[in-house]
Amino acid sequence: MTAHVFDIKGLKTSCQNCSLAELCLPLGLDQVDVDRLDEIVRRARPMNAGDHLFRTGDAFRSLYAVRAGSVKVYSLDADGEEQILGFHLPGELLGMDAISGKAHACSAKVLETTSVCEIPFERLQELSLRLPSLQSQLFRLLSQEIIHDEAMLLVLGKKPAEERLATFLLSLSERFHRRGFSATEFNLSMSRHDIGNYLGLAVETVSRLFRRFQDDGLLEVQRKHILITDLPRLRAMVHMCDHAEQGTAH
Amino acid sequence: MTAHVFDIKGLKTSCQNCSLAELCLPLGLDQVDVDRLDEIVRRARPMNAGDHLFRTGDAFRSLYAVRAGSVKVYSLDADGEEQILGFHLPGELLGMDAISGKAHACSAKVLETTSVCEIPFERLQELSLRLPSLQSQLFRLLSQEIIHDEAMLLVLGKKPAEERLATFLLSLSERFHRRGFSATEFNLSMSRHDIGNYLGLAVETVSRLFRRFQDDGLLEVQRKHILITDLPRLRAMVHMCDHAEQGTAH
DNA sequence: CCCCAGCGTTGACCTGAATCATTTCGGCAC
DNA sequence: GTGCCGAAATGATTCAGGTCAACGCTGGGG
Repeated sequence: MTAHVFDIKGLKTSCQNCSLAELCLPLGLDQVDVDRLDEIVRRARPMNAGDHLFRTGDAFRSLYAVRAGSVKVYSLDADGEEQILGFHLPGELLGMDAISGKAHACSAKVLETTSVCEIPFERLQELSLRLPSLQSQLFRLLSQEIIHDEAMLLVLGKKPAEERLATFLLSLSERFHRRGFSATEFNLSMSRHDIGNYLGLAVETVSRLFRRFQDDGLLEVQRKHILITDLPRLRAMVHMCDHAEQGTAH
Repeated sequence: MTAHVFDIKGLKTSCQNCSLAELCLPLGLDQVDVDRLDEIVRRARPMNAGDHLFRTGDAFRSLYAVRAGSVKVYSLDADGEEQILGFHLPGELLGMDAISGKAHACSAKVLETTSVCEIPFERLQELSLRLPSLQSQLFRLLSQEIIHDEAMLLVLGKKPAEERLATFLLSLSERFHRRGFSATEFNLSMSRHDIGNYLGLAVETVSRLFRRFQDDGLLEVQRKHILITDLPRLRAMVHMCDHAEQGTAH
């Protein structure tokens, strides 16, 4: 009986049985390889809203994968101004920007009750020397992070406020959808302030845009709860050729 | 005699003897490993201003390293609007954002007479399975690209025009310096239009800022020629804790 | 149950940078 | 030299979005 329970627990906490495997590191690995990966992954107890996964200056040791919940990653400039670099949903990897240094250059703060897997980078690197498909997947994930950031550069560099918020909402929509949730109804785990910060807009502007979108019949907004009522039109607002927001993204 | 000439040519075109090795892929590799890398690197004849290294949609096969000259990387959004993602100087790698896909999502255009090394990615990946230090260096370079883009997100998201241009000039200054050129005197290989596009500003604003900087005694500008006359003050304008613009950057 | 703090909303106003319209410059062909 | 063309500079005007200042929820603690 007890043994049985242990088995179930064992199953629950392996990459093998993780519903996020297709979005996360294990993508493209075969059974055996996933088992090897499994051996080095550490699964931590859930964290509470406001907890930090790591902070600027902390020694870099591991990458992290979100299992449930959400995480915001931000850096602080000289004046202590915060710039949010991304929001991470389940199945997304974070910490990759620290690989080239000894310490984290950003901080990662949990937005709600969240559990993450910790993947010691040294060991991951060793392992990926022996598992070509793992190495390959790592390269892909790093590259996707670059793609995401580049898409964001376009948004911040050229797009007006309206399109920024639309892009943001669509990104969330797609990502929720890919995780098996509704593409049209979800809760924002971040504050208006965070959204504004991320999109390079003032909080007030974000507020006004939510109202406008609602008035235009695109959304129904109730605080953190979002219902997209006209997805096609929201897409049309962004109409960019949709060079897909794929995996690791924010 | 002829043989001798061939020898010299051979030496000139190896990573081994490339003055950029310390900025480029070979960093951290020992002699033997560099030789292996050397075998897969293809050195192309110089290209002319305006030529494309690759375009959006081209099949992804290789990464490229700039040997001499400069390259601008840009993407086009739905409306055909160009967004410049970076400028690459000698020793910098480009094309890394295409790793996760089959095709390039951006285009790379040469700004002046430029020569590049082409590194077939398939072979690089195979090789890096056998050479831990190469794998490691690749991870580092990808990570640095992410760091660069994140730094740019801060600039575009929060900084006023003045600070954007200052940041840009300082980045160039540092990068030229690291390559053994003057940190205070250099030529811009890109147009005002490109600078504005990259920094999310109108051309006119860039023009006015150059004038203002000159009037303030920070610079002497003469078309493409820049002489920084007060580097400390330029740095002060940016004063961010300088979480260094390291390697691959733009 | 009520109070308070923090988030969110709303409105009035201001400003930095975009846009528009010329003009000037510098390189190049003839 | 002269004329031409694209890049750059400059000035006038406009406007998107920021800032400032109240105000209104709402949810947690006493």
